[in-house]
Amino acid sequence: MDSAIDSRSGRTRTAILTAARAQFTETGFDGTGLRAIAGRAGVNVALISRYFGSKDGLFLAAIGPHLGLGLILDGPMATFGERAASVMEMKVARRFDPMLALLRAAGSPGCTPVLAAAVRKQVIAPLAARLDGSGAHQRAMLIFATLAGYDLAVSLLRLDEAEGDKDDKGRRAGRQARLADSLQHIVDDG
Amino acid sequence: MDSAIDSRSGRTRTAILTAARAQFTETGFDGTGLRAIAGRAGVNVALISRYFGSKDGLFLAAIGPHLGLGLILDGPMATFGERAASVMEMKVARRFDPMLALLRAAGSPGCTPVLAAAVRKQVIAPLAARLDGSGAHQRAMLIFATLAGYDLAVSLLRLDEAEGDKDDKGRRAGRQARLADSLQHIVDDG
DNA sequence: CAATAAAGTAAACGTTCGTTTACATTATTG
DNA sequence: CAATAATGTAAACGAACGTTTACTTTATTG
Repeated sequence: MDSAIDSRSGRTRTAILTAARAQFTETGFDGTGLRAIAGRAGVNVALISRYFGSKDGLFLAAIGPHLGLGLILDGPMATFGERAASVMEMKVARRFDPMLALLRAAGSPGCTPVLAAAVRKQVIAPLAARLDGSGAHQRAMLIFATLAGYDLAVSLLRLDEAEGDKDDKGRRAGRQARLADSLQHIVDDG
Repeated sequence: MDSAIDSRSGRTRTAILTAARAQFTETGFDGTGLRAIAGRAGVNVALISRYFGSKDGLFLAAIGPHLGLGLILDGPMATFGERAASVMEMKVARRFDPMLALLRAAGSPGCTPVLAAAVRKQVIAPLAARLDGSGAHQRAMLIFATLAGYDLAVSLLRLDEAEGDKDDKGRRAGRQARLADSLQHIVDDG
């Protein structure tokens, strides 16, 4: 196949995607220039247009496939809140944070529709399918809202960091427990 | 005073601020050009730089003072959830939505710190002061997160709209009740 | 090995951006 | 009324943007 990662083109394709994920996460869609991505990937700018057609195409290819809930849905829904809150806190210091990338791109008018479609298909639908009781769709949406808002508050705005000092374990554990409880309350309230 | 709204400069200042609020809400910080604001305000572009110094200065002046919870904190905390959820649904079709403007600007690296400071002072602090029990600060943060995430899901991504049809009253009432319950659960769980 | 396709490069394209400058108009004031 | 400040205007600035073009290098294939 021609998309093998060990071919020459495959390697540069992968390098571009990796750099794009990191850069979009750090500086958002509008704040990210193709030259910054190319520099980070050690690649010529023109290759991005060649491989992905446009900046939108690159964004979709880089972020789109990673918006799902991943392993959070694996396991009993009686412990969904704990599991989800744990994942939200684990992803500290990772280079690529899909939720953060979504938050940083959702403000760009061109990105909104494609992001909405991806979230519907990869998050809301599978999550709603696992929820018992009434209003599964709206409860799934509220769960996504809580997770996204939590990432906005903690990772993007850093509202839980006091001035000057770092994030200590006690605070992390506290807010994680609160989040878990809030999520589980939505799951259980069928 | 020189900031009177009926003087000449006061009128153009107000026109610029009004146009900026609408434009920032609709197209975000990066997506908004000063020429679009100037055109909307019926004003020369250079006047924006004169009156507000820079695009950041204009954003702060336009959005900053309106990030607070407003009237939501007026009333007993036993009915906070209902009140907040009601306000979130009421603001449909308004020209200027501060929370939406925040969401659309939070992705821009330059805006993040100033937005964080404003939210801390105008939302988290007064809200935490009204919360009884332990972990007031983190619970206030979680309430803000829930509200912001709800706006992201409903107003920005429009996740609750089925393809092709409009927002009906039943769906609105349903998600509003879910949101109210989720918020009140955080308030009560001291 | 030669021919052909794929992959990479350097430079330029036209546009938009935030901001500044030099100048014209209007209002204020002594 | 004249002088002076305030306000508005038109044009240009340099920089950064996404994208395209013309060309060179590398790999593949008959």
